[in-house]
Amino acid sequence: MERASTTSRKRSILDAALSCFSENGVEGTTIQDIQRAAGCSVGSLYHHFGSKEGVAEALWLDAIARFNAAMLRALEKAESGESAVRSVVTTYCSWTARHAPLARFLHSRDIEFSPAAKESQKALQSAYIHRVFEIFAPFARAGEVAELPLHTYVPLISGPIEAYVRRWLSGDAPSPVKVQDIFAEAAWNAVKGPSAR
Amino acid sequence: MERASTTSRKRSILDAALSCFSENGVEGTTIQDIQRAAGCSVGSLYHHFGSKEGVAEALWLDAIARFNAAMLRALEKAESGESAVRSVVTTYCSWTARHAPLARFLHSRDIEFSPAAKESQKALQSAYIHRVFEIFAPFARAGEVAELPLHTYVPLISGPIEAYVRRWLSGDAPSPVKVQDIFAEAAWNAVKGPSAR
DNA sequence: TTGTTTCTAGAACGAAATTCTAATTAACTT
DNA sequence: AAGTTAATTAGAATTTCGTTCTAGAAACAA
Repeated sequence: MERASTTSRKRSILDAALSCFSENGVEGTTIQDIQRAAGCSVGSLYHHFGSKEGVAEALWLDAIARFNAAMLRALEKAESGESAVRSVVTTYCSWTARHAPLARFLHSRDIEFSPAAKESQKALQSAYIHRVFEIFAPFARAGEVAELPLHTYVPLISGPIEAYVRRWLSGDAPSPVKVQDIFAEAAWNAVKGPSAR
Repeated sequence: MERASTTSRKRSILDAALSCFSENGVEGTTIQDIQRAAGCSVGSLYHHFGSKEGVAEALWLDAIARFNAAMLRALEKAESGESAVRSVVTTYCSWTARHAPLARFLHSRDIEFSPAAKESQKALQSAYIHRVFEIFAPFARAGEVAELPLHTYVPLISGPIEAYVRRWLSGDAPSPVKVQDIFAEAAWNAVKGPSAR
């Protein structure tokens, strides 16, 4: 297992990296920037993360894990297909608003993942998606949610709010909380099934 | 005005850059790669584009301009709100399929725009959006398209298909032509107005 | 203690972006 | 046509920045 000092050093590097990245983008920040902001040496940074990409990847995986956890916490409370679908949209909005810099980093995705990181990412996402479908399965079986090609659900439900949030993050649209009901409504309309019309 | 030889040299650099970027990503390609592929010198490249970022930005703007032009050509043929909305989705699909490398580059957005490029980009987009709303205005006035907050139309219509295409481009979903009708339907449902229900 | 592993430091290195100066080419005057 | 100017190209020189390397400190186990 990992020393306590190691955990906190890693955390401080990730936090420093996030603040540098938000300031100047990934390309725009140097190892020195991160290292100075975290108050550690170059050697320490490389010892823990291997490369600048490595830092970005770790931050990305960390952010996704946190987002997924928040989403699942919300979804597990849902008692109908409709409330689950609406919850995806509203949780997306509120998480993004509460973690704007992280969300901005996730959206910017100016990262080219190493094969190893791609693996971790796929593993993370497929476990998450699996759990999400588990939650939705009973509502789908009851006909409350429509039967559609597998890969269309996520885009249909989250696509619009994601696109909107991207605009908001780059300063081109007002806060998503003001329009979240419109998007929740649209999401539900897009996937509601025969027994819910 | 620009010399003919200049225009073609720029073009050859942009084409070379696109092929290098698709091959190895933006980070992964060096100035030398581009320069060799384009058959020009370092000096020439810097003379025309100022930096590697500058090349990426120019390519991005060029791609967006081409996409916008294709979309407007399609929209100008539409004779109803419904056909216009559906056309956004299907044109998005077909353009993306026909220009996969460009589309992949546009989606990867591992580019950090310089302030100047951000300006050009905003100018381009706002002229485009302005024209799009001009096309939709008569249908909106007739109540065929619903009245919604200004910034929600584009995400509601294009968000889902964009999200789907992103998955397709990264190899996680089958070709969009197979599902474009589902997304066209959803788009129209999301924005159709009182007189169209 | 003493050996062992993990972690930290920062100088040294090398690759790649960028700058700079000189040469070349095209366009325009007169 | 010769001369003048501006645009373009070339490639060597420089700089910046990511990464590697070696030595030493700190935590831990025996």
